[in-house]
Amino acid sequence: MSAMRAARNDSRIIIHFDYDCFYASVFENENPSLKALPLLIVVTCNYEARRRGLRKLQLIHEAKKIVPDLVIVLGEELGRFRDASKLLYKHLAAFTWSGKVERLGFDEVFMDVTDLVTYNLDILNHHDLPHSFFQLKREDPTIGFSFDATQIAGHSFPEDLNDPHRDQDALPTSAAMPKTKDPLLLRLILGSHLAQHLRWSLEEEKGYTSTVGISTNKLLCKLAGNIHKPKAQTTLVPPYESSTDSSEACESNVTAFLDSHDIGKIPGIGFKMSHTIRNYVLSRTAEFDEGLIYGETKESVTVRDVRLFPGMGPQFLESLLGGPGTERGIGGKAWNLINGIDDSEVQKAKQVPTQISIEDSYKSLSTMSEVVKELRMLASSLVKRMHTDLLEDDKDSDAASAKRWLAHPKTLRLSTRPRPPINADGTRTRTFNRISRSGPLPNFVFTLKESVDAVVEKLVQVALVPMFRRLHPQQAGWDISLVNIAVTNMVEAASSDGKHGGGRDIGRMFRKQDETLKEWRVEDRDVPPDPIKCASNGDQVQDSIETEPSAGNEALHIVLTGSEDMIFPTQNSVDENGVWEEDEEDEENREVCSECGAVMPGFAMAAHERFHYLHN
DNA sequence: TGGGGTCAG
DNA sequence: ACTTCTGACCCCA
Repeated sequence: MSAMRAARNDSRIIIHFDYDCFYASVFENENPSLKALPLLIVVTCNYEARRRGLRKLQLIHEAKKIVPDLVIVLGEELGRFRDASKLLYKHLAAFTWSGKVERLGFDEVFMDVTDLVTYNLDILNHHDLPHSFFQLKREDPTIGFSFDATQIAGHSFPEDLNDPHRDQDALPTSAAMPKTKDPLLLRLILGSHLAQHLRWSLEEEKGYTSTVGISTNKLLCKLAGNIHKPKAQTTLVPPYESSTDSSEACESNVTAFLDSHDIGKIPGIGFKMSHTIRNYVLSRTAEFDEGLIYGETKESVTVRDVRLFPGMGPQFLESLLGGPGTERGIGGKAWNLINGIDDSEVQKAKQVPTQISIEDSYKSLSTMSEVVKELRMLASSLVKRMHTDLLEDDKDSDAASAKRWLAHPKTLRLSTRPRPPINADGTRTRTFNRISRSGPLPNFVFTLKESVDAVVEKLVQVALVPMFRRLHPQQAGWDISLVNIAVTNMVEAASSDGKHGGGRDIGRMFRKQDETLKEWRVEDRDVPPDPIKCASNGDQVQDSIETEPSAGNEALHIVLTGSEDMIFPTQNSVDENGVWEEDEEDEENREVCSECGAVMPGFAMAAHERFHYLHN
């Protein structure tokens, strides 16, 4: 029987933070006088509200002013929340030694504090636990805080110290008890005091209160934090394992805690999986088709119901949830979650996101001019987001305002959500989901010499519109309810500690980028050395791009010429009426440089754009 | 790598 | 009605 269950690993101490009403707190911190007022922020709004000029994330106070006369519109200010989120995240990250700090959305953070706890456990004076000192810095024993190591800070689960689940003998009772029975309890006690210190610090220094959970993995500490909601913390205390000792059977607190949860409340078991499991346990598949789904679920299925259901186990869950397209080993993973087992690591702080995307939804987009207009808006937001998120001050450079890219996304993706094409015979329409096309991100988006608008316009014309055409080859007839554009496949640039001549050092840029940006290399050795046709205004610039010095091949040099003054071509674009201006001669493998209007074979475009990038 | 899916806040 | 917008990860071909 016990062979079925995967072993629990409780060697870590994890803290989960959830900032209390984060969005409202951001406003309060920007304007402290709001703290005295009841504050409500509308997070979303329907199309009618939008039609009347309302936007999401508006203060209700302002929204009220708007509705009567439809005047004020609050801008797209997701940025302030993102900024606040990053600020708090960095504040917390500064406390860690391992760097294991992971943000989940704007208002949640996981921290793995195992190393701090272990260190402080080692230096603990077991003869005077009530007067302990938590050392925050390994190198400086004076930085830290005093605490009572015989007590959990804040709430615990189970709350009641006389709870039968609580192993009283495990309590570290000061000098009388030389050794604690359960080392996990002491580790959690240390974790709870560290968590409390971090909460205080967050409130004192940043003005944000938070709700926190402390346990041994991400799943448990996230759920434990929910027990006491605003401005509080909860530690899930041992025993974490059930004991079947002859003397006294004792149920695991983990099991007792998890069992009461609805199966869909377990992080990692989402909408689809919880419905599949629920349907099975309730054996009421039919009624869900009758339309009861969308109301509150009639009968809740708890973790306990699932865990104890006859035949339930990892193998069964695999057969229930598994299948083509599903995550491999999903059964075992789900079973682990149900048993409070979650070995997923707290990710280390990431310097750059793996993706940046912008999207908006619409009642209906059915003409090219509408689409192009929206693509412009979205692309503009995207480019600005790239600037704020991927650009940092270049400390290597003398220029005061010099910037450098932290990462170069390689791929551009356009997604849409087509409205179900109305079927002729029945009302039957298939599900709402997105379709997408992606391709290389043109390098000119990294230009800093041109205005954002100019870059955006080029991006729309040379990349986004053609992509849209691939996505919706029909000339008309489509009806789009959502458009998303994203940059992905980030390639991080080398860190700036190289401390050389700065970004002006072309050679260094080449070396650095050659390591990562393989697609920028001229790879095709059969590239004809004949000069690329390129419109020119006379002052020609030359540059060479060398390939990797590989396998006895001499470096390939291509001479490129170009001009910055050319207007990019309008072919393959869309006119004011949204009508395609087809250049139906369209040679498949010829491309037009958006920078200078040069026409050249597709394979040469990457090198050509690189040329512009370096010389802009 | 491109296209699609699930999950989460 | 499973919303909105964003991001991370996983699967398959």
